[in-house]
Amino acid sequence: MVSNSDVIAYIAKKDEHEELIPRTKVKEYGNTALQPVFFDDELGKRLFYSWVCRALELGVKRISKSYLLGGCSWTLNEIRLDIYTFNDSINDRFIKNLLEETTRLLSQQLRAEKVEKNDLLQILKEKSEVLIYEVVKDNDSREFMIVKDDGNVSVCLDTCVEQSYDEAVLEYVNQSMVHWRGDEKSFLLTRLHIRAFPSKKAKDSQAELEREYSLRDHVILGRELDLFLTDPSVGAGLILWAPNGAIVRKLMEEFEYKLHLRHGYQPVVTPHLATSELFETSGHLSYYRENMYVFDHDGKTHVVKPMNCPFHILIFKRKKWSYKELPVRYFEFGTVYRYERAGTLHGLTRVRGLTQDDSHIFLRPDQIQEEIGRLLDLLRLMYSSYGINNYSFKLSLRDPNNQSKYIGSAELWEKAEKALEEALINHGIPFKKEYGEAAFYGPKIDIYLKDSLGDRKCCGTIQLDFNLPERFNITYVDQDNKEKRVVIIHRALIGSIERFLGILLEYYAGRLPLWLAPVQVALLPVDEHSEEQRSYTLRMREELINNGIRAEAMMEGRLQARVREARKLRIPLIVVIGEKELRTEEFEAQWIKYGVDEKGRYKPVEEKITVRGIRGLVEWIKEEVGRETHGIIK
RNA sequence: GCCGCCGUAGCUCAGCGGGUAGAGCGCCGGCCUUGUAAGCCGGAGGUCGCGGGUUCGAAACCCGCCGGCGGCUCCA
Repeated sequence: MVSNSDVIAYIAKKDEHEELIPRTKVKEYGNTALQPVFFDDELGKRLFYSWVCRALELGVKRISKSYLLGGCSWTLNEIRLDIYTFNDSINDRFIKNLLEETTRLLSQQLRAEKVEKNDLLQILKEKSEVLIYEVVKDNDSREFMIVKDDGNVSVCLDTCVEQSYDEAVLEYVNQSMVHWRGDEKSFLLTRLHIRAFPSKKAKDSQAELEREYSLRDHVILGRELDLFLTDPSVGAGLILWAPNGAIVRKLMEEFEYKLHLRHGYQPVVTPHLATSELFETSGHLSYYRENMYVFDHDGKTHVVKPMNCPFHILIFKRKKWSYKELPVRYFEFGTVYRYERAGTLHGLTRVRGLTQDDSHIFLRPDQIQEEIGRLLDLLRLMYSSYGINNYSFKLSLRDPNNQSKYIGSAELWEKAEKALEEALINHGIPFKKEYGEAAFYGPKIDIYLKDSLGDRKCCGTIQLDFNLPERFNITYVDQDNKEKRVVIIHRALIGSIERFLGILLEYYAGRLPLWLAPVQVALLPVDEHSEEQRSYTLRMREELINNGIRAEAMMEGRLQARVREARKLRIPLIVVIGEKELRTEEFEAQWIKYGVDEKGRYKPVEEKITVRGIRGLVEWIKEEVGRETHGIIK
């Protein structure tokens, strides 16, 4: 692919080896095939940002010898420079000087060099860089790359390639405070958020991308499409669903409900409250209390449910089960409430009241592998109906150094962790292992989706649990007539309607597929004053609605203005009804779908479809909806 | 929860070294034979997030609370 993005470095391929080489040393590799690394590539950003971090750190030291470096990191959009300023506050002049100094350093030919860990620690000690000293000390590497300037040193913990830029653009964004090493009890560092580009051109194309992001912001889209709102008198993180949003939710529920019934699940319905006894048995009150809403009534403590599992377990427990009857799969759109700290809330993607597509599967240990396989298949089917294909898997395991966070024996945990890992491997699914990410009752497979800014958000989750079956003492009768312990799989495929819909809106820039659109068809008479056209439009609307299609007649005002309005509301089908259509009963609908241009920017795809009569339109829509949902919704 | 920023009409925002509110869109009314992304004219609409303080006087300054955004942390 041809890119006009800035070149950061080159990759030289020699035999099997790949080596990163600086632009300035290209000549030394005369005959070797060189592959450029662009700023637009993930690797390019990493190399560039990492180098700018070095220059920033050295820039800080040039301005103030008394500030301590606390490290420099980056996201896809910005660099964060952490410094400890003692009691100083950062003023505008410091920032201006820092950016000038750093820009100057970037234009110089700074050298990177290798040092042994012990030598580096010695240098840092001499320079009194006590924070960086700690970081290096705790790092397992034996060698580090450092950049020196004016007797100061900046340590690179990432891939280090020498660079220089005559036209680099640095921009101050804002500042915030962060705790040293993310520890809330620790002291605060000043974090400067800085954006950096190798050239003005790169900066401009970034600005364009950002316009695109704001276009996809699900909070803004929620307002524009009139889907949901919040109100301080209800409380933060509690969503009010307006009719359009309620329709989308209901569609998601209907779709999943039908899909689950087809896949061997049975519906259950459970209350939102329980006495604390239930959640004491489950262990939630010991391990999850800080997230729970707890209140007293009639001298008894009650809780608003933060999870559905204990309820499903009680339903399962109502009778004795034969080994032949397992697995039993209970399914519920369970609305749960969790106290999430105020600063973490955001739109639909992080809320306090959420509805999970929750299921608990009760099975024999020998059925685990197969069931996880079925779940992974179901997950793929479901996501593809939503048009989502880019998701990744994470295996969340317990923190081996902090066992007190979890219930159950180490033996059970090992068994559970191994079972999940094997299921993923057997299914050929790539995944990442992470320690300390498990639920308190068991390890899990988490499914991550990217939001419009590229941040990963956990949606689906498949959790294996040997612990709650013990706490609730649930068993089945095996072939040998002995009672055996069941295993529970907790799972939510889209996770929660709220978060998933938030991500869906960003993914589609608000242009949901036909089957999910709150209004599917806009009917527009050409002449708002023509009685004939008006009454035909209304009749058409009625007939569509009677066929389960969500149609709206837009009658008032100029046609062009109404077309614009229908487009703004992201209505997928726009049908204009004029004299010609009344005469021929042949309709043309403008079908507008989500699409992207070559740069990944939202660009609707338009198609004209022609149908005979109202019947023809009804059939066309039903067919398309059936196609999108794999025949689940017709 | 912690740190920083922010909160003016339904929406987007202007006004803010103190003298008690403005625009565009939307909404309502009227006019125009109106074929695929904004016709024209008029009108209504605001305890300036809430509570307290300073002041002769606060949307503006100070304090507290609520809510939002960006980080930290946490998570579906």
